[in-house]
Amino acid sequence: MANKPSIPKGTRDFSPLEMARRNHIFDTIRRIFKVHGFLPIETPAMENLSSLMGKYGDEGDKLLFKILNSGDFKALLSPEDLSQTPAGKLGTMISGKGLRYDLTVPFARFVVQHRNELTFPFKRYQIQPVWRADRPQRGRYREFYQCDVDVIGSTSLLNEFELIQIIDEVFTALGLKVVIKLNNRKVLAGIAEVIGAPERMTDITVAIDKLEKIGQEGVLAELEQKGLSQDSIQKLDPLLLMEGSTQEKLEFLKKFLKASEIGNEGLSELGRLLDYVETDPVGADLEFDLTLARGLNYYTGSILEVKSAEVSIGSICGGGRYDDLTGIFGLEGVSGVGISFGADRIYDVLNQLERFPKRATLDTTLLFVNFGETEVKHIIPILGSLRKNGIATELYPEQAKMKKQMTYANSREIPFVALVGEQEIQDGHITLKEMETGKQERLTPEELVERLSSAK
RNA sequence: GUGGAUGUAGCUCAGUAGGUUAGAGUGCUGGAUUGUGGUUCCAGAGGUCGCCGGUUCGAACCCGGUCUUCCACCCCA
Repeated sequence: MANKPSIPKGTRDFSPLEMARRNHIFDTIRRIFKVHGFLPIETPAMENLSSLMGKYGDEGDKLLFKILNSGDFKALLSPEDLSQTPAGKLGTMISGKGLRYDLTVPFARFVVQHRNELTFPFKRYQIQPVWRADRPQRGRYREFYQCDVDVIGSTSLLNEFELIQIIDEVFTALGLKVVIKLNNRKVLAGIAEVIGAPERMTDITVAIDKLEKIGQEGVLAELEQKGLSQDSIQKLDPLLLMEGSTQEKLEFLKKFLKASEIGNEGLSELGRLLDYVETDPVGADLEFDLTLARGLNYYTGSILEVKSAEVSIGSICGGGRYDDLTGIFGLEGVSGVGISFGADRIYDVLNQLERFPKRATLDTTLLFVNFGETEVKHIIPILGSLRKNGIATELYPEQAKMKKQMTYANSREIPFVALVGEQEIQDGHITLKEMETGKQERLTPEELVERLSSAK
């Protein structure tokens, strides 16, 4: 043992306590996905690199984990390749597979590949880890879980509405206060059009996205640096100063985007979506946020993002509509919309607020003390009947000192201990000790099942 | 990918003008208490001071590199 064992940067082990808490999150999310009629799928951890590359922008390509080809990958490279190709490119030449970066792109691949077996609109959920070669920080890991729900094969805004309801239900169930931010890519496209730079939508939205952080002047400076014309920048300026309620902002944009067909379409979608929400208002704060852009470049319509109202950790859920995603895999004209919950960040938020249910850790209900072979043999059938009745029961595997066995029960937070020694065997009873109060009672095996069924 | 911090017992942390056997609390093991845990008392085990190298008679402490974790940027769940 020369070196202590370790795990790769940005990955984590999970203890039983952490697992109980993580499962609380997954179970809550899964339950709500199910009652909305979504169906589960899973896809492989690795995908062909060709399925992944170019789907997340240049930045995303850099963050993909690539899997080295087996065999003599050196033979794939000529001497010129080795000396002239940049190191980043070289990776893709000796690698044909990569770890998935999100669940949406593999889902699009799945839909195209299985299109004949699926019934559309197809509503699926998927809870699996994804990997990104990012530099780790708080709330940012290299391996983390996403919980995705998507509807594909329907353009109805009812789907967006349902996703908003799901978000609200999940965070209500988890006891978190959140802000849901809403925007529409068509509005952003309209803005780029109106200010005379339709080709620069990405640069413009990325800059606007930083409004809160770097301010109005910062945004304008960044756009100037990116080579946007003075004329366009001047036209954009009033938009950055826009204030007021969601309704007021939409009114303002209506005038601003008057000349843009796509912009109007975006506004209309936003308006209709908000109308749906009004029929059954959500508990969370729902606001229109022009500065919401979202990096993934396949979004084309509604985009949304959820942030904790109590802890600053980045977004804990996000998503949007994508009209062209399956087109990349050869299936045109299928629109989808979906969101992704970041389970690890939700965990961090709940942890920081100490808002996990108290008994999320409780597993074993009853421990039998081990007094020796004779007693053990007498106990074994009783263990069976307790477990058949759904009572989580353990027998201490060693004939250790009483104190040691009691300490075990105590540190495991097992609420009941059963004592069966010589006396108990003789009169057919079990001594049950309730750890919290220290009270003891003598029960028959049937009474024990009865007693613990009501206590668990 | 760029810049900046961090790393001492299982855990939380003390410990520098570089100088004998590196400390505390908590946890762990044993005993007081051979069928009764959480409180108390006593005793004990546990550290190549992240790793590698350098300076020095001598390094936990100074210097360089490396890894980890964290912070800012970038981006994002």
